[in-house]
Amino acid sequence: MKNRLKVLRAERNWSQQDLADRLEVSRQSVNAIETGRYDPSLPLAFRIADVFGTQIEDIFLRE
Amino acid sequence: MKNRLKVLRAERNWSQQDLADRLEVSRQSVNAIETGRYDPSLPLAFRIADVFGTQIEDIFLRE
DNA sequence: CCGATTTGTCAAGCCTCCTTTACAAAGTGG
DNA sequence: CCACTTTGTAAAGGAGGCTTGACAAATCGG
Repeated sequence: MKNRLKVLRAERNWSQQDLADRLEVSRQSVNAIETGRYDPSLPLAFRIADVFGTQIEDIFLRE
Repeated sequence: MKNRLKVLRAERNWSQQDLADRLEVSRQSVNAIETGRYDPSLPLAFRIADVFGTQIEDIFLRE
């Protein structure tokens, strides 16, 4: 499952740590999701969508 | 995390087994999600949205 | 009322998500 | 060039998602 985290983060000039802080997860989790090592849980996917002010479907892509 | 699975299933007159077959998961998984024992993984949430022809946000509700 | 279907739940086991600690490589700014 | 920040990755452990098999309670249709 691909995602647009890196781009969304870059648009805001946030480090992985910045995003992790906003999501209240570890930096390693952000990195793992961003590099595709695993998908977030559904609750975390909702928090990610919230942080970027968009929908889950606009960040995570079926495929 | 609440969800509208039971209603969506009722609208289509599907049993939990019918839905499980369409999602390619066990009936117990459908039941556990429906009764709120746990949330689906993100990939499964996408499949659920696909089966009902809607968005994840229209099925699963924050809180 | 009876048989069949549907739903709820439990247990054991495996795999995924997320954590902390830790280290190295790569990039950034004086 | 040198310190500092950022990113990638690893290992070990706890919590959660999903499986199969099983059983009982509830509901449905004749």
